[in-house]
Amino acid sequence: MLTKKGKYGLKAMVHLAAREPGEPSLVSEIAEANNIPKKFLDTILGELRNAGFVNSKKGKGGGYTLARSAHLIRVGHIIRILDGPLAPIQCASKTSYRRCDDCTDERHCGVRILMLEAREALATVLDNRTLAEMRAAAQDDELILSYVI
Amino acid sequence: MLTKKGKYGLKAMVHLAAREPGEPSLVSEIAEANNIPKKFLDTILGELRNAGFVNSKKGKGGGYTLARSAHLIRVGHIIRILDGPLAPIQCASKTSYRRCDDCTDERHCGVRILMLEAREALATVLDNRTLAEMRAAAQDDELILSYVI
DNA sequence: CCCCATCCTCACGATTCAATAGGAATTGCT
DNA sequence: AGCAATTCCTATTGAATCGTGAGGATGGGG
Ligand code: FES
Ligand code: FES
Repeated sequence: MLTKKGKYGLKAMVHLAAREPGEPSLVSEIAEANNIPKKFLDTILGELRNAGFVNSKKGKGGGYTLARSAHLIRVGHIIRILDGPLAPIQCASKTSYRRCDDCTDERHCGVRILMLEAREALATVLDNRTLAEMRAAAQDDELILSYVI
Repeated sequence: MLTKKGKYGLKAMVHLAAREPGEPSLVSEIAEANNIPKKFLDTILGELRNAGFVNSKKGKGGGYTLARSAHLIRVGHIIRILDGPLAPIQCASKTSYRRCDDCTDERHCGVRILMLEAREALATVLDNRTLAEMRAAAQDDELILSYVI
């Protein structure tokens, strides 16, 4: 599940990607534009900053900007920071693997094999889409149709 | 995330699929073999029974059996019963759609478009794998290698 | 009638999620 | 220096969900 934290974070990143690079956006501005509780977004952007996805500047004229070009930011990375590993189960995660206590033979565990496949499918989508592509898809009407059909 | 409920349920179903059709398995037997808390598995199998995936028989000689052949049971369906919709976010779900309160224009929402894709990828994997295939993959060594590589 | 095993409902502690509160720190402007 | 704007930090709260356990009701087999 994508939590609200992840959802809000993604929306905020899209918002930032829509800006001229270097033009900072205020938290309050992003919050209002996307119907996100301001204080909540505050902490979310803090995490994104600690993770190096955005830069921030305090005081008057401050705000948040993308740390890199939107073409270089993969959506999967953002989600991992905010919501944790993509894999549906820990034993199938590549970035933060952990063994299952209840499974004796991991290599013959049907659940794990299935979830490895699921994780792969998910990662293929999320790690190949960049923030720029995500924003483009949201603006372009034709692209939307191709998804819906 | 696949919860423990989903995981235990899948493991139990695999266990049942390994039986001769018609041979019932006891809850206690499945629980022991897979290191699942018996009482928890009890309720899980109850839900699977209400959903029509397994049949049950009380009393001596009773237990659980698959309601249909393992070839006809899709893994995605089991997960949906136990853990809810596959889609990472409600507005991207086909089986239990719900609108997002905070998004004004759903058709131009980048998050939703992305998650539609993610849901599709996940469903392609989980709705095409049957219980029988899952069990086979767990037994067969060669198949495992092809996944790992 | 007596086992046996499923069935049902409730209840609990722990964890996570979503949001809020309150203020400290930093920057720009005058 | 002083003020206003804005990020930054930490803690707390309330609600929901998760994982599990207790106790007993129900019903079939012999
Ligand atoms: S090893 Fe993780 S589910 Fe079996
Ligand atoms: S419509 Fe659901 S995330 Fe925007």
